[in-house]
Amino acid sequence: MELKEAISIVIKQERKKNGMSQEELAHLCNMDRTYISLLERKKRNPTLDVIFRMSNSFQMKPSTFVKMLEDIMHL
Amino acid sequence: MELKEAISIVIKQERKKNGMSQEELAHLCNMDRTYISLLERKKRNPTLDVIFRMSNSFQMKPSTFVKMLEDIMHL
DNA sequence: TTGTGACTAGAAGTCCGTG
DNA sequence: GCACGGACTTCTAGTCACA
Repeated sequence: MELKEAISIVIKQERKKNGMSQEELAHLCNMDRTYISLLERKKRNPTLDVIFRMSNSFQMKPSTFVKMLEDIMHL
Repeated sequence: MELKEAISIVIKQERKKNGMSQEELAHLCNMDRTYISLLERKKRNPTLDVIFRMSNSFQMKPSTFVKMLEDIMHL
């Protein structure tokens, strides 16, 4: 399982859990709407900075976000 | 405290804890020595992928690495 | 052993739009 | 509400010679 795939899964999952559209999430993260789409379609390898902003929007710690990635990747 | 600063601190700290030079760490990470130097001098915002590779070289989980960043940044 | 400038290639990330 | 694309700018990845 690739990192990009795990990221895609976690973003979609958390975004929907919070009942947000891509656009709403983008706004919260101070990002472009199409960039969220790119991440969910596994087209980008985000910087750590992006992970921190996304985690914040999901009201979780970045390490929790990363832990979810590890679980999905079986690390 | 900026993310780049926290990254710099953790890398230096863990590298020295393991008694490694930048060159030795670079070799373990499959990276160039000067790139490690760039990170330690806060000249790059690394991708998550880079964080995963570095954590692996320190024999720690990426989430542990990120947790250290949070602690330093008081998050 | 590390800092640094210079560099290229390509990726990150934005902004416009369409179906 | 989202996938997808083109065009674009900014920045990272990665390397080298040299101080």
